[in-house]
Amino acid sequence: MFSMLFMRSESDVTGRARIRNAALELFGAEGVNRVSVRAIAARAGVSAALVLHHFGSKEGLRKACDAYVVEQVRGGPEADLDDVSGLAAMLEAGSAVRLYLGRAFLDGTPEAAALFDDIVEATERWLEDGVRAGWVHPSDDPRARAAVYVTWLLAPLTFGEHLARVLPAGDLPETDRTLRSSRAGIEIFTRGLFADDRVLHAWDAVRKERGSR
Amino acid sequence: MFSMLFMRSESDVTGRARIRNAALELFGAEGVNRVSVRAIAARAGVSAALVLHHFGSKEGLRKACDAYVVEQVRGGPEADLDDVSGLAAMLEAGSAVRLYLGRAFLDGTPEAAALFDDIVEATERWLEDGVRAGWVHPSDDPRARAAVYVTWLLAPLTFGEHLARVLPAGDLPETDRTLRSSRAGIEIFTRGLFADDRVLHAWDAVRKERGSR
DNA sequence: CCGCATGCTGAACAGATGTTTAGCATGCTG
DNA sequence: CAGCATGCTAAACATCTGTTCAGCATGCGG
Repeated sequence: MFSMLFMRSESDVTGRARIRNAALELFGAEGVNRVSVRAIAARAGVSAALVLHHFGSKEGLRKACDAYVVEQVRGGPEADLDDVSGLAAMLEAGSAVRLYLGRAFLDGTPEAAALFDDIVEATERWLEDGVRAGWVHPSDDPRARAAVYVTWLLAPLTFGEHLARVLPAGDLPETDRTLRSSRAGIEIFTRGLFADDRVLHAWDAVRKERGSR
Repeated sequence: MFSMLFMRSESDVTGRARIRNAALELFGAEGVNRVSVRAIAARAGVSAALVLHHFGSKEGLRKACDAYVVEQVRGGPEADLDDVSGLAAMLEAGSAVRLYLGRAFLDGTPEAAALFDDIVEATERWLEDGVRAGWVHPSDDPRARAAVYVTWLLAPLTFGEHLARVLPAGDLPETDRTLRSSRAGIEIFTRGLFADDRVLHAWDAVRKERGSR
């Protein structure tokens, strides 16, 4: 009775959003199937039944998280397409959203798949513009390059745990850690990695051998 | 003595290994926690109890899979360090092993983490050699570059599902699909992506702004 | 032949999980 | 005030989970 009033006044957010945020954090950190409805409820400071009361089922909660995250990513500065727009917004989003998105791509939810496709599409156009404007090198396979590029932007997101371990940043905040690896990535994008065509030729040799048998 | 060894290897084909292979496929395809012991047993054509009889627990099974996969990846042509060695072996390994490895890196198992660290270490040395030999560009942050490079090699592995959807390969076998995206990656590594330093400078601007506040 | 290890099974168990149900308190509306 | 919707809960439920247990068949060594 009085405890209810107290809890309510303690939270300046509605119950629904509190639950969704708790789910977002836990899903992103642990993965959807490793998190129980009761754990989410406990983190949100409510009962497990209320979670289901609001979202119908755990699957409903997951879809709500998906929708929220996709909205966060898509709802960014849409006109700002001369930058990576969507992805940039994503990387600017909160850590919880970022982690959740990384998991979502791996869990293969339909919403995440659609988002991935859209990002690839936008990236391909963005790279095309760059090629026309002269600040992006042309490619032998623009579509594949765009797709690979997107997976590479996503990679530090899903392998963040390993990057953090391999690139100790002391007590620097997480953003600085991200900056270090992103800087290394941009360096590769700008200068290239291999100084000659040796590896490219080696690849062609493999392709030829495979094609012949 | 001999008979025991013989029988063991024979039973490896029939029993233990059949279970391990079934677990490997299911773990790789679905993720460890989404797969039940009973599902593994069903796929291997045995009872659930036998799975536990052989591996003690589900965790024991997972560790056996980890050990097997790590052995597969590490056991490649070790002397052949002038190539990407470990990673090359991994990419040559069977599809099930590859998928499992991708999951393992995400599930954060200690074995996978150690393997990741080793791969980064070997890659950094390999890139150093390349720089000395002149066929790799020097870097401002060799360690970060090696780490990012490894995550990029791993990315198509974990995002394979999305790549397949975005890069339809008709009825071509999976290896050809892999070849298409790897070719695009090597192209970036060889020619670079950005034709000028614009993005690199933009990054430095961001860093500066962040550092100032 | 006996004994016994080995590979294997069905049945059962304890715990966790998602979900449902019945109901309480509050606050708004007629 | 009565009535009703809302936000919320505890408890029970059914199912699924990993795991254990008692026992069956087979084959080998004594």
